[in-house]
Order: sequence, then C-alpha cells, then structure tokens
Amino acid sequence: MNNKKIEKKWQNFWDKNEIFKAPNNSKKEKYYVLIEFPYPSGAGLHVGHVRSYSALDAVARKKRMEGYNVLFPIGWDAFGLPAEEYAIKNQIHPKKAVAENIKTFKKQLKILGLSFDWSRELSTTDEDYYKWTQWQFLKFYEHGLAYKDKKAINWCPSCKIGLANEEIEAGHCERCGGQVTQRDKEQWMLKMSTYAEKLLTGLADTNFQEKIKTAQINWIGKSEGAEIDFKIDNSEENLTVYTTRPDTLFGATFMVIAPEHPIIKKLENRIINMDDLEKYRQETAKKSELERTDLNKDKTGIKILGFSVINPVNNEKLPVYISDYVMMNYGTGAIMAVPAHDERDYEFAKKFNISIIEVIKGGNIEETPYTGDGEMINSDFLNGLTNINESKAKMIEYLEEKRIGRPAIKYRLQDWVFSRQRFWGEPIPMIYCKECGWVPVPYEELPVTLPNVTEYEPTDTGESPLAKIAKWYEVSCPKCGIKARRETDTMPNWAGSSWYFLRYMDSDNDKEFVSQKALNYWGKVDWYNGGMEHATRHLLYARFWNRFLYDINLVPHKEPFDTRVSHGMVLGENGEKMSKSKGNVINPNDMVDEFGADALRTYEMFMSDYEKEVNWSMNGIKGCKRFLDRVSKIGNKVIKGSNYSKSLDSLIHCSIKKVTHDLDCLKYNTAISTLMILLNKMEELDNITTSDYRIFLVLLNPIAPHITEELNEIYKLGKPICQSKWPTYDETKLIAETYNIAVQVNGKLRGTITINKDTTEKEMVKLAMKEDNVIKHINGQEIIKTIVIKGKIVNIVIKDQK
RNA sequence: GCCUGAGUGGCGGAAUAGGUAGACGCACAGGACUUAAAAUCCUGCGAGAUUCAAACCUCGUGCCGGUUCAAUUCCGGUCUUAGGCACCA
Repeated sequence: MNNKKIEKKWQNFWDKNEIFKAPNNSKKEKYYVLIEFPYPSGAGLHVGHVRSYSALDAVARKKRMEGYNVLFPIGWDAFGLPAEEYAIKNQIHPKKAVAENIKTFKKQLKILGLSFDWSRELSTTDEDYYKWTQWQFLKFYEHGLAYKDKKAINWCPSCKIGLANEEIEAGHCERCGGQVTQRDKEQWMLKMSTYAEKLLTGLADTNFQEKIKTAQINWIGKSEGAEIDFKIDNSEENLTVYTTRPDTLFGATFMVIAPEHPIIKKLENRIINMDDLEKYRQETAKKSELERTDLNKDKTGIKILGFSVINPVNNEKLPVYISDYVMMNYGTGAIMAVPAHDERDYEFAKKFNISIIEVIKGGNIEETPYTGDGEMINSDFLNGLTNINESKAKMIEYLEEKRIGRPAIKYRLQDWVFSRQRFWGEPIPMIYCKECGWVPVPYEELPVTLPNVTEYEPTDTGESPLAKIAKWYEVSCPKCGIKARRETDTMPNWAGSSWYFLRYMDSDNDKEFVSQKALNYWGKVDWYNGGMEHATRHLLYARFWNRFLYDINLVPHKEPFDTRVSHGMVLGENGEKMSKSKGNVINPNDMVDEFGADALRTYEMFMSDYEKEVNWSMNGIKGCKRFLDRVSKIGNKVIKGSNYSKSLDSLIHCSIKKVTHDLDCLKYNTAISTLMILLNKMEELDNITTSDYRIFLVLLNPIAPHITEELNEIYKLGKPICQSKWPTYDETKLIAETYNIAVQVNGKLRGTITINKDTTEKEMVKLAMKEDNVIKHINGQEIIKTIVIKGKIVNIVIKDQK
C-alpha cells in the first residue's frame, strides 16, 4: 500500500472511532493543549504552521496515551483586513472568501493527520461566536472599562485604519509597513492601563519563557518616582510633573510640557505668543510617530511667554517651554528639566541658553551631563547624601509633608484602541441617542450582525464602510425609542482571539459564552504554542481579557495560560522568508505528496531546535523519509517474543526514558535521534522480537502516527497504538551489563576500559593502570590520587604538573 | 542607552547538579550492486604534526583571563549577533 492510502486509512479509523474527541464529562484528569488558531489566508497552509502543529500534536498524542483527557482544538481567526482586501479585489463577500479559505485550510490540515477534536471547530466570524464577543464587550462597558473618547491616535494612512499601540513597530504599521501618523479621532477604548499592575504581577503565575515575560515587562514599562506640583505664578493653578529623580529637584532650571498640554488652552489669555505655540503644536501633530521619536534630531521647542512656574523647594521662578520631546500620553505630560543630569534636558538647555545647576558630584557638567551616582550638592537638606534611594526617600518625605508632591508609579502601557474603521469585524454593539447618549444594545438582541452589502471599500474620512448603510445604522433608541444611530466602527481582529480558548471548552453552548462547569473542568490552558510576534499583542490582550472576566467572576483563573512556548520561523532554502515573489515557498501539500505526511512531520520535528529559526532543506526531509523507510524494512526481521532482545534491553529502557522526557520539554530533535540510534542498533541484529518492534513503533507514534499504526497492524503487534498506553521504563535496567568508561591521566583522555555492572571502584583503577597508554603517561611518577566517577571516568592524578 | 537570549565541524545540531566534545541527520569522498543512472547497502569524514600504514601526539566549543585533577558547562572581562523597550522624564 502506498503512503497516501495508509494515511487515509488511519485518518478514517481515528475519525470513525472518535479517538480524539475530548468529552466534557470525563472522570480522567484533563490536559489542554492549544495552538494559536490560524488566520485562513488565501495562500493556504505554510510549512511553519506544520512545524508547530505537529509539535503540539505529538504532545497531545503522548498525553492521551498517558491517560489524560486531552483537549486539542482548532478553529479560525477569520476577521481582519486581508480577508476584506481580498474581497474588494475579487468582488466577493468576505464571508464567502473566508468560507472557501477555511475549506482549503481544513483539507490541508486533515491530510497531516493532526489529532484535533474537530467537533469543537469554531470561527470568530460565526454569528453564534461573535454574539458572545459582543456580549463580553458589553460586560466591559457595564463595568466602566469600555469608553468612547476623542483623542490623538495612531493612524495608518494606507490601511485607512486606527491602530492600537501594540500594532506599531518602530513608527510603522505592523501590517503594511507604512509610516503611522497621528489623528484626532473618537474611538472606543478598553481601559487596559488600569490592569498594568495586575498584568505585570500575574506573570509570576505563568510558565512563560523568559524572553516572553521580558517582552511583556518591557511593554508594560513600570517606573517608580514622584509627582511634584509646581505653582504657576500669579495663579491658583498647578502644573504637576512626574519624575523618577525627585532628589534632583534643586537642579531644576526650567520646565517642559507637551505641545498638546491642556494648560495652554486654560491660560490662553495670559499667553502673549499663542500664535507661535499653536503653530508649533500643529507641526508636531503633522509629524509621524517616527519623526517625533527620532533620537538623532535636534531639540526644538518654544518658550511660553506669559507665565512661569515656581520651584517648590527654593521658590525659584522657572521658565516653561513646549517641546515635542515631552509626550502627552506618558506621565503628566510635563517634566521638570534638570539639565546637569539628563542628556535631553542638557541638550535643550544648551540650545536655549538656560542655566545648568549641578546637584550630583562626579562629572564635568561644563562638558557633558552627568548621569551617574555621587554626592548631593547645592541641595540644602540633601547635601552630603551619596545613596540615591536615601536621597529620593528624603525628598519624597519632604514633598509629602509640605503637600506639594507624592510618590507615584507610572506605566507605559496604555488603553487599548478598540475601534476599527472597516467592514469585516464584529460590529460594536452600541447605539448613540441624542437624548440618552451611548446606549448598549440589549443582551437579548445580540448578535448585531453585519449587513449584506456589495461595497466594503474603506473611506478617507476615517469612517467605516458601514457608515454608508443607513438602513443598517438607523435604529431606534433601546432606552427612549427615538431615532438613533448604531456605532458603525467594528472591533479589531484581536477581539475574537482574546477569548477563543475559553469557547473551545464549550463551543456549542447557546446559553452562555462558556459554562462554569466546563471552565472548572478544563481550567487553564496547560500548553500554548504561538509566534513570538504575539508576545506583546495577542498574548497580552488575551491575558487582559481573561483577567477582567476573572475580576467579574466569570472565569475561575487569574491567568489563562500556564506554559507558553514559541516556535522558530521556517525560512526558505536560501535563508530568506518564504514568499511568492522570491519563489522559495514550500507547499506542505507537495511535501505530503512526495514524501508522505509522516516524513514531513518527522522532518519538521527533527530539523532544528524547536524554538530556533531554521532554513528549509530538501535533503533534510529526504533523510527523514529514508529513516521511516528503514523503520518499515526491519519489520521482516521480526520474530515472536514477549521480551526485549537481550542486547537491546538496556538501550530500550534508556530510549523510553529519553523520548518521554524529550517530548515533555519540546526537544523533538533529540527524541528522534534517540529513535534513530535504537533503529541503527536493531538493524545490526539478525532478528528482533515483536516486543522490540512494538515498543519502537509506540515511541515513534506521536511523531509519525500513520506508518507506525500500519506496521503495528501488519505485524500483529498489539491493539492500535492510539488506544494503547504509553510505555514505562525500569530504572534498574538503564545500565547495561558491560560498558566502556574513559581513563584520564591528569584530566587528559589516555584510554578506555570495558567494565561490567558490578565492577568496584578499586577494580576500575586496577584495570585502568593496566592500559599500555596509561602506563606510558604515568611514566613511573608518583600518583597523588585517583578519582572515579561512577559510570563515566577514572582519572589518575600524578605529580608531573608544572 | 536599558532588558532578554544565542555564539560548537562544510551544514542542521548533540552533550551543561563540571567528567570520553562533535551524538543523530545532511552534504561530501571511496567502494558494492547495476549495461548505466536512481534507489539501497558498506567505509571514511574537526584542524594539524608524524607514519608505508596505524597506534600515538598537539590544538580545538566567539575572544582574553581565572577557579579545578578535569571547563562547551562555573566566575570576571570583552566582542559579535538575534529579539524586546526607548527623547518614557
């Protein structure tokens, strides 16, 4: 039988016997394995998908054999811009395009023999799915965490869409790579910033990889310092600054506020150069994020003529400037500038000829700012202190006592911009009424579905295409009944993926988003795999979403995911990212056709360290095919036998231990090499027993499930492997009867000796001394000591060293 | 600039409670089978010195130094590289 037939046969067997179905009412212990559900693009499945899916499939299969009730679900993250763009280009409804793509993807996944529980399949674009996404949005609204606000947001002019901070990479749109600009827009926002501390401390409850944790910690960006109030001269108004170095307050010689700071409007009639300030503000707004944050550009700014502020510790009058190096969206949008000890302030002070006061000894402030530690000077009650923590604490104590300042903690993490001006997303279930303001769509009226239209083009006005469909947006107010208007923005594509792992637990439920019973049984995701690019996007959003649900008692765990691993990318053979234009795309279908699904899976597990980026190699997959062919070939050496062959016994026990361990910590490459070693040994023998062969096939099964089942059946080795138990090993058999150890003289290898299981240390040394080469190197010199490491080496130390 | 990782043959990569560096696979070379090729099988394969050949010897895990009987593994320094953050106050 050829590969294709064998694969099809076993895929049907698994299906028919519902081997991978995970019942919700099982008495078994649960295990939840999750892959990031794919976006069903028109390009079809990528060999990169195959890598991570095969890996977690192996975990799922092994866990099942170990007796767990394993949930390994699959679905589709099908909202989003590419589907919409495809629809515009080809003039078909995104719904239709998505359905077609899903069909293709599904077919591709099926031929790989992945052990998904297809009965739980879902798509974020299904009405009975996004009904609950909308339902949860209303929960956010109900608890005051969703609000609409007009503010400057990131805007991608080429995608014609507002972006969340997480969707920007160094000033460029994450999707299209175009430069992001600022635009004042009314947007729905989710108050993620209030969850900064919870998201930070929650990381301790997870087993994420260090690099993922670090990425999130950096993104949340916690800093500790103080807020200090500066009085505005001849006014009751204050300007509050945030600083991490309150102890340098005596060195403050000016203040800088963001060009957008509201105090400017407030004191408009006192300001003489309002026109100049307004002009500067407009120029700043026009700048792209990239230009504004360019570190190399010269400092610019304008002095405000009309008011100044008073340094609360010494009553000095300080000038106030506006400059784009101060951001409105961080801290208080105002800083106290201490040019002697801050590079940016120093540069600004030099340019605008502002005085510089040294308050920390140690540098030469005539030449450069000094940012190191040192003794406090020119600072009244802080003088003489050398410990930063001490001087900070003393200053904060002083500020609090005088009620002009307080300790403060700031986070870089901002609220989540949640509106998108596009057609293909979940409609935000809100209605605007002139009398009642924003009114949520009543729960019983969900879902708010997308209309059937023919135009999905985005508009330049920054409105969603839905804003053109009066029939859809004209509704009556649920509260007072007068004519009102539906929100025409839709949710970002991150919405549906923020909770899909919960829906999998109970995907057919039409009464609740997921039942408490299912939540309590399945609990956290035990093992979650996805791309590194989601470390500060999807993974952060999903944690935030889940934590909110936890806080309102809808889910039982603070953190949704336990272990998170990320796979490395699979590049083309030339080391470049696979792309049609470069002609280096490897299509998984072609690989299955040519080598079979098992060989493809084996190669992708064997190709490299799982987390590392790796180049595709056609020779590599050939090698794995060769390996599987050899596995089939040794079948004709099988003789009946209920024990392992004597010469394989110890190696088999070692292999069980090693493969079990390696599959538990994603070391697939070494698991496979262990099996290759075992196979090489089996090939040397004239006969192998049915037990030898069976154990080999069982160990290989999670990686190459079809061929192993087939061989198991052909040689009548036992019941189907998928219905069998994972093997255990005997600790006492790990050491072979006889084995080799190394002999060293002064730590250098000089020979090996063969010993057996119960050779004593004394005998080992004796044997070692008999070796010709060892005798030669001892050369009659005095032996100081001998070191014996059990099972590894004998080292003879002689005096000879210089 | 700050925070994480990672540097081992021609290539992908093994081996870290310190203990035979290069497992396993690929590529390559030689041989067997074949009219021939493919496939398959066997042998070799870090660098260098020596030798008819081998044993044996020296060097070798980014670089410099340290601890140790013994260091890819531990410590100090340094370089390169990938990723995250960044006029963040």
